Amino acid sequence: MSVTLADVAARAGVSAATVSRVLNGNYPVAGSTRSRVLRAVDELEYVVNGPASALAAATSDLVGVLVNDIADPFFGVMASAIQSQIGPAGDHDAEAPHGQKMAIICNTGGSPERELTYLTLLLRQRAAAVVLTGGTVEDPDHLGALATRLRRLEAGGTRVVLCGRQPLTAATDGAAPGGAHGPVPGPEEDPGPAPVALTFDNFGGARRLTGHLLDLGHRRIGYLAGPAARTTTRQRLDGHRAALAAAGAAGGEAGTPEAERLTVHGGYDRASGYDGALELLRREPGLTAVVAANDTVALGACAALRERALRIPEDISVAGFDDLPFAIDAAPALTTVRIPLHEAGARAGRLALGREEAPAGRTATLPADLMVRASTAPPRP
Amino acid sequence: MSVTLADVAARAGVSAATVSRVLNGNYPVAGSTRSRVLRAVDELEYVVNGPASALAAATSDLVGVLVNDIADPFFGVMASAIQSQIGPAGDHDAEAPHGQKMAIICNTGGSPERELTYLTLLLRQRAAAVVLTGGTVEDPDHLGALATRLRRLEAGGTRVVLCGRQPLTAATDGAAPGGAHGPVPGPEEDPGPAPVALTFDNFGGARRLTGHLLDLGHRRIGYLAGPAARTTTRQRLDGHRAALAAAGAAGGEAGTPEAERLTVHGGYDRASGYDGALELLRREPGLTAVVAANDTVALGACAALRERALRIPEDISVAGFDDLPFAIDAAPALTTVRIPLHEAGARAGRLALGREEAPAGRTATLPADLMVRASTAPPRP
DNA sequence: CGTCCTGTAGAAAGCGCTTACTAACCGCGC
DNA sequence: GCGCGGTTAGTAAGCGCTTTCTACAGGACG
Repeated sequence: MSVTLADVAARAGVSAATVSRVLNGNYPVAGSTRSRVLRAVDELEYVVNGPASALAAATSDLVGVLVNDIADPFFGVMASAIQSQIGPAGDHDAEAPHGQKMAIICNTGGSPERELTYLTLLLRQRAAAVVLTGGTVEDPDHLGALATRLRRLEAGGTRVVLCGRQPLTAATDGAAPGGAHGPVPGPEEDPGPAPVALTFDNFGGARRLTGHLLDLGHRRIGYLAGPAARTTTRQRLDGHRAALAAAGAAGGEAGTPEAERLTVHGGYDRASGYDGALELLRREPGLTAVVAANDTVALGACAALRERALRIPEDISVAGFDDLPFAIDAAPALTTVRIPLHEAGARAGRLALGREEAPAGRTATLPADLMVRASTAPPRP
Repeated sequence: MSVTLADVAARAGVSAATVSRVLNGNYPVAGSTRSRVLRAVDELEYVVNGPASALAAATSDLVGVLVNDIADPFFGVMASAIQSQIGPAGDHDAEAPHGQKMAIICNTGGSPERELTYLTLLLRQRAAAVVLTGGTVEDPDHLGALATRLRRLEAGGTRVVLCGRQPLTAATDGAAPGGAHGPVPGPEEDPGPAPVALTFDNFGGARRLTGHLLDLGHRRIGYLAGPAARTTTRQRLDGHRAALAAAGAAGGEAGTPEAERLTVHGGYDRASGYDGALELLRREPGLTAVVAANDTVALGACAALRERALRIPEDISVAGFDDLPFAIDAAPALTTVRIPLHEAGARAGRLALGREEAPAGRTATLPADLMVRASTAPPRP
C-alpha cells in the first residue's frame, strides 16, 4: 500500500503522467520508456488506486448485478454467466489488466425497496453498467421509482440491461406471448431510450407445458403459482390458463371460482411447494396433475405427494419450470420448461459491456422449451 | 449526476465541509443547519460520489467475496448469508445510508490464478474486507502467492476472513480433526496475525458418515472424491478412510491398491457423479454403498445407478455431503452431512465488518452433523 | 470586564490519478 | 541555416470529497 504513481515515476525517472499513460496504453510512449516504467511497477509491486483513477477519469470498473436470491440456482446460474463475461477471463495470467471490470452481485431478496437502495448505491459508485435479473413486482409505484432510478443511471453514463424482465412498464401489459414491445414511457418525465432487455418466453413455455398435460388427458390440473403480483408469476400463470382455456378445461378462465380453487399462490421455495400441494389436494382430491411455478416448488410438491402415498407419475403428474440442474436428477426426472439461463446471462454481460449489439427493438425474447421427462404421464382411467 | 457537494452547499447556504459533516454524521452540526442541508440534498437528489469519498477518506465501502462457483448452491448459500450481513438491512426504507457496504462476489471458477487476480483487483479497489469461501488448491506455490496477497491486503487495512477454509499453510497439515491450529508462517516474510478463519469439520463429518455405513454392515464402499489436491476433497476423503481403517474395512489405508481402486476423483458436479459411479461399478461390481464428495455428485451417482437398474437403498446405499436444500427432496431422501453454510456465511460477514469478535485462536471449527435419511440401508445379505 | 472554554462553521490543503496543454527534440525541405 | 510537422515527455489543473486547522460567537468565570 501507499506506493503511488509518483513513487513509480521517480523510480523509473519519468513523470507521473508518463506512468499513467503506460499503464493505460492510451497514448504513444517510446518503447524504452515503457519498459523502464513497467520494470519499476513490477519492482515496487505497484497497484493502482481504483477510487483515485475512477474519480479522475469519471468512470469506474464496477458492474452491478441485481438478483432476487443468489442462493437460488436460477439466479446463481445467470449471475455466474454474467460474471464470466465481465470478470477476468482466462487463467493464463494472475495479473489484472487495467480497466478490468468487476461484478457486484446485489441480493435484493425480492424486496422492491432493497432493489432501489442497491440502485442508489450503484449510482453512488458510478457503476459502468447495471444488469437487473429476473422478474419484478408489478406495483406501479415501484415501477415508477425504478424507472426514475434507471433513467438517472443512464443519464450518468451507466449502461442498463434487463435480463429476464420486461422493459419496465411494459410489465403490466398482460400476457403478450411475443414480448417484443416498443418502449413505453413511464409516468411523466422523458423516458429516453428504453434499456435493452432480454426476456424469457414464460407465457409460451407455460402454455406448452400445460398443453402437454392436456394432451396426455389431464383435466383436473392444480397450479402452484409463485408470489402474486410479480411478472414472472403472472406470465407463467397466464400461459397455463391460456392453455386450459383453449382446451375448454377447468380453471382456464381467470377470476372464476374454478380457476381460483385450482391455484395456490406461494413463494418460489421448496416449502411453498410442499404446503401448496397439500392445500391443492385438500381443495380437489381428484387432482391428476400439479404444475409448479418452478422446479424448486415442484420438488417440494413431490415430497408432499409422496408422503400422501401418491406415486409420481402413476397416480399424479408433476411438472416444474426452469430446468435447473437438479431437475433431471429428481426421481422421477422432472418434466419442465427449459429457460436458457446461461445464454441469457452471458449475453446480458456482453450487452452491459457494450461488446454486443443491442437486439432490434432493444428487446429480445429467448425461447422456453418444453422438456418432457418421467414425472408426467397419462392420468389413471 | 453532476450534482456535487458544492451545489448542495450553495443551495443550503453553507460550506461544503458542513454538508460533508452532516452526511457523515461524525461532527457536531447544529440542528437547524442540519435540516437545511438535508432539505437541499433532497431537493437536488444529491448522491455522493463514491470514488471521490473513497479517495479522500482512504477507505471504501466494498467488501470482496471470493467463491469457486456462484451457480453452486454450496457457495450461493454462503454468499447470500454473507451479503445479508453486509448489504442494506431492512426493507423499511429505500434510502441508502452513508457508509453502506456492498459485497462484490467474485467467481473464481476454482482457478487459483483467477483467485489471485481477483485479490489484486480488490486490493486496487481498497476493499474494506475480503472473505474467501470454500476450500483451496493445496499447491505450495499458490499458497505462497496467496499468503503474500493477503498480507498486502491486511497491510492496507483490509480485513481478511476465511470461510470454510483452513488458515493458509495449515491446509497442508494432514487431516487434523480439530482443525484449531495456530498461525503458521508462510515461506519467508513476516506473517503478521493470521486471518481469522471459520472452518468446517469435513474430516469428522466424513468419518461419521462412513461410520454410519459401516454400522449398517457395509464393507465394500466406493468413494467419489472431488478434484484432487484441494483441501475440502482431501479432508473428506481422509475422514472416510479413517473410518474404514478404524473398522478394518477395505480401502482404509491410503496409498494401497485397494484404497485407490475404491476411489474415483472427479469434479464437484453432477456429471462427475454419474461417470464416477459407473466407473466404480466397473471396478467393483460387488459394491454395496457409494459415498460422494457432495450432494450434487451423489445425485449424479444415483442417476447412474438407477440406470443400471440398481434400487436405492435396497440394492445399494448412497450418501452425499453438505445437505444442500435439494438433498431432502431427492428420492429417496439423501443421507448426508449437514454443513452450517448459512450460519458460517453470516458469521463471516459479521467478522468482515468487525461486528463480531474473532474466535479464540482466530479459528473456529463449525460442526458437520450426520443426517441419516432414506438413501442408506443395510446391504443385502 | 477581560479571558477562556465550548460549540459550530469555514478555508484550504490534500487524497492519487487523468489529461489538456505546453515544451523539447528530431530530421526535413527549401 | 531556418522554420516546420511529428514524436514523445513534462507541467499543472483539476476530479469531488474529507479533514485539519482556524475563526468566531456566546456564556461562564475570576
